[in-house]
Amino acid sequence: MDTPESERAANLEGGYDPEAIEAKWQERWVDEEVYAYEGTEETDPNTTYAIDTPPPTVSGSLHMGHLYGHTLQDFAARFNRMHDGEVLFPFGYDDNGIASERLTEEDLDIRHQDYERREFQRLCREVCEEYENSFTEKMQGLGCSIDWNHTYKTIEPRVQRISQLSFLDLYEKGREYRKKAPAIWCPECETAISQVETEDDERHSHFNDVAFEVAGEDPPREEFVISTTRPELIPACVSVFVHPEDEDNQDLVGETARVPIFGHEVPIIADERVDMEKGSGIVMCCTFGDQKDIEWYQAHDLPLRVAIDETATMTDLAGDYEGRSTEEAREAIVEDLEDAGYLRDRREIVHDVGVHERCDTPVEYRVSKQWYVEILDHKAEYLEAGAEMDWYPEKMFTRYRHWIEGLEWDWLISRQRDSGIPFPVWYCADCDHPIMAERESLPVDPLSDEPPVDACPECGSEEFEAEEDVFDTWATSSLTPLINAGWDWDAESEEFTMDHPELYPFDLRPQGHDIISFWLFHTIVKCYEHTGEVPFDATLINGHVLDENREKMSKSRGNVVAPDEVIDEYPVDAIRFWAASAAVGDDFPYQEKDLTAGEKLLRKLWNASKLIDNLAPADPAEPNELEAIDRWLLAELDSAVEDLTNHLEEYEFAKARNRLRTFFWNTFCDDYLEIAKTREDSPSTQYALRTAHRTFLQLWAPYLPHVTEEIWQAVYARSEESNSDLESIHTDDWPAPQGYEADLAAGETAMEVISALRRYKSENQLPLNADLESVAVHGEIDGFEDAIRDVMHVADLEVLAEPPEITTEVASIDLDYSTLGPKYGSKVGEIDGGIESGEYEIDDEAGVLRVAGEELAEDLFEVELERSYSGDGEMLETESAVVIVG
RNA sequence: GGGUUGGUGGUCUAGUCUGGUUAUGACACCUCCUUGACAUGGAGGAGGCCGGCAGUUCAAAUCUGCCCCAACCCA
Repeated sequence: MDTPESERAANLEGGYDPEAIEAKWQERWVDEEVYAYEGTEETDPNTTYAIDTPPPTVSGSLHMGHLYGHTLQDFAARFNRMHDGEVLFPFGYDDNGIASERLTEEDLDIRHQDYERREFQRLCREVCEEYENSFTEKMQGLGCSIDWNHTYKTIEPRVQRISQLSFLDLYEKGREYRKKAPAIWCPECETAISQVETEDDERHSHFNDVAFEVAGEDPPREEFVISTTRPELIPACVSVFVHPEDEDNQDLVGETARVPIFGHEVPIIADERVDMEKGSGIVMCCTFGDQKDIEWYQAHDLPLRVAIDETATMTDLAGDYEGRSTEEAREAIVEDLEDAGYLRDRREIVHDVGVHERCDTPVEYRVSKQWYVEILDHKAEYLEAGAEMDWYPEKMFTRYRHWIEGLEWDWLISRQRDSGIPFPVWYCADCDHPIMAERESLPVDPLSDEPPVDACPECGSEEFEAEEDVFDTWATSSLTPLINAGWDWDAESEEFTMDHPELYPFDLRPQGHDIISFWLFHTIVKCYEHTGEVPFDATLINGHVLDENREKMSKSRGNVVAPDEVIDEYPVDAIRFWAASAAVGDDFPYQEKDLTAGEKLLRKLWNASKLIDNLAPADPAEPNELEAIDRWLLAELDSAVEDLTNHLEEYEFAKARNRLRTFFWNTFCDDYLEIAKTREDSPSTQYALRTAHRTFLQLWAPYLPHVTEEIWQAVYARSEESNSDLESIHTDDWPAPQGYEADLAAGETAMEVISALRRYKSENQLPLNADLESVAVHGEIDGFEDAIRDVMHVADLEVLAEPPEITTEVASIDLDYSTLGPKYGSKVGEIDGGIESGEYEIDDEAGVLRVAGEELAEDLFEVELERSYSGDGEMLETESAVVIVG
């Protein structure tokens, strides 16, 4: 009977079969908890690398952004796990908030209004759980080195406790307040929302020119016209504004206007916030049409006329229109204005409307009592905190700075929703004094739990009202560093503690560039206020994956590429190799053909490993002395290791990837392996081969975790035989330079000679293993003669002490412009001209070049000679050698 | 409307901060070749006025200004 693929021991037989092998390792890594974080309080924070990854919103399926973002994080996690020590790569789900409520409503085709609160919450948990399970499965299929024991959901009780602790702490620090003020309101979701939750959307609408009569005994004129896109707000009109420099309309200032149809009278006021360019330059101010109306309401102490309620239904202030939706009222009012002769013009326009990002409903502005976190007074601190972090790429800091500089509102954190984390607050029924829950009893739900006091400390009343609001999503998701570090209140010592203080501040915060302004910002605000520290040493901003035409993927465009489909087609390792191709922070397109480069690399690595396995024993002893060619390879390897380590420490994944690929493919496979084939009996070569191979596997491991693990287990790991715990390559040590010294120049020259001989064979249509009678080389190839002879099948290799008999003539003269320029300035043009026209003289005796009346010293120019060889055989030239093939 | 970032062979990209005359690599294309692993491999080749215009400079993909295009953020 066949052994199931998943249980087959690793070996190098046959071709590489990613489909079976990748699934096998993903399963074992999870089963054997290879990536479990094992640090404790005692662990040195300097050798602990902790990532705080923003938990994905539970809103559906895995997209390319998740794949790309997590792959980048995984590069960092895997490199640091090998290089530094303990790594925490946690995972969370953001299943708390409006997004998950809407998901539930859509999934079950229900409305939250039709359910009792607890019942709806239960449904949310169920729906989210299903989505989370399938998401987890897909994440594990990406092979990320996440510690699956270290996960959280933002709705779980532990996180609820942390959220409520955070609320109480900020309240005690005087950083939170409750205030009745205008706030952005979503009539569909029936909750206040914050500014960052709105976005602009283009909508078709009409501009309506409406006549207002001027009231009073002796008006300067009969009427004036205002333009509005929202006639349904006319009953809410509280004043009319004119710009103070608007000469045409100055006569109106100080007069009173009569609102058409509704008949109430409002003052006409001068204010420089009026946009004179728009319409007639006269505008009405309502409760509330836009943000400017709010500013006017505050600046001029205007009354409130609330004509639209929380469900976008007209109130009794709208008279006959009461009970209609804003849409219906708009049409009806326009008709009635026309009938009454007030409508002067009506034209179609397209304009931007603020809508709620979760449901695309145009938002309203409503006065309501809400909780705020005060942030405007600490802008300088938050800017300073952001500047303390390392930004990768650095330029992304600008976005953060501009965001903070442009802040105009404190952070509204209360939401009138069902499923969320409740505010741990009750209010005195008589005097409205807030009663905070006690820290020990958190999490609490004021709707079902009792307040911690029997009587109001202010007025003695014994009646309390529970706060019904829940926290804004970001009030919780801004706490992820504290959640991951196990932040809590210790009642005995009366201070905040962390289960894992060694993790905080976190080493890395990865995220897309679109959420710098709210998610990252809010996280810094919260953690900074709680701990007085910046929560992250560094932040890594990933770009977006675009479609093959460089356009943003979106459902409406239908150009979304689902990661599942890509993973079905291509090895995860190949996808990872592609993901490493873009500079961090840059958007880049997904093109299927780019994945073939990764596939080819996997095959190359596999095949090279097979060859090495045939050429040398797995663990050869180190010889006393290495031969030149082998020492050369290991010295080059040292330098690659050093470069790679530097790149990875700087999160330069693309640079590291390209450096490693070039060295592995060109230098190692194309050059060294071919030579090694002819030297398999040499203990020196055997040792170098194996050392390089082990090192390559380790260097590739962060990028190609599956194939390197398979080869590692097949060849080097002992866990298979000893039946002990898995000795994964991913928990092995990152290679360090071994200090090999070699004549790198001679090695380079030798490789040039080999290249030249290959080209010679290729051009003469000879097989590469064709024998060459005799070859003479003039150039520094000390110690590499045998290598050249063997790999190129040269019968007789001669190293010439003197250049071969050649006649030379000057082909060109290269000038060293970087020294020539500063020295001769504008004379350079003449010098160039002199050389071009042949009006120059080379004085070999003095070692100078005379041109354009100047004498250029030896180090300023280089004479390129055209060599022609008149002896036997054919001459081949390389950068630093001359080769004669006999 | 304001700001940020980017525009390099057919495609993707390195190089731009720190200016130096031969602009990197991959994919695709063309020609040739069975090196003891890999033909899904190897050796070669063709393909670029570095978005446009002006300026600074002996010298500009690189610095400056303006313009065009795209993405993102903010109005």
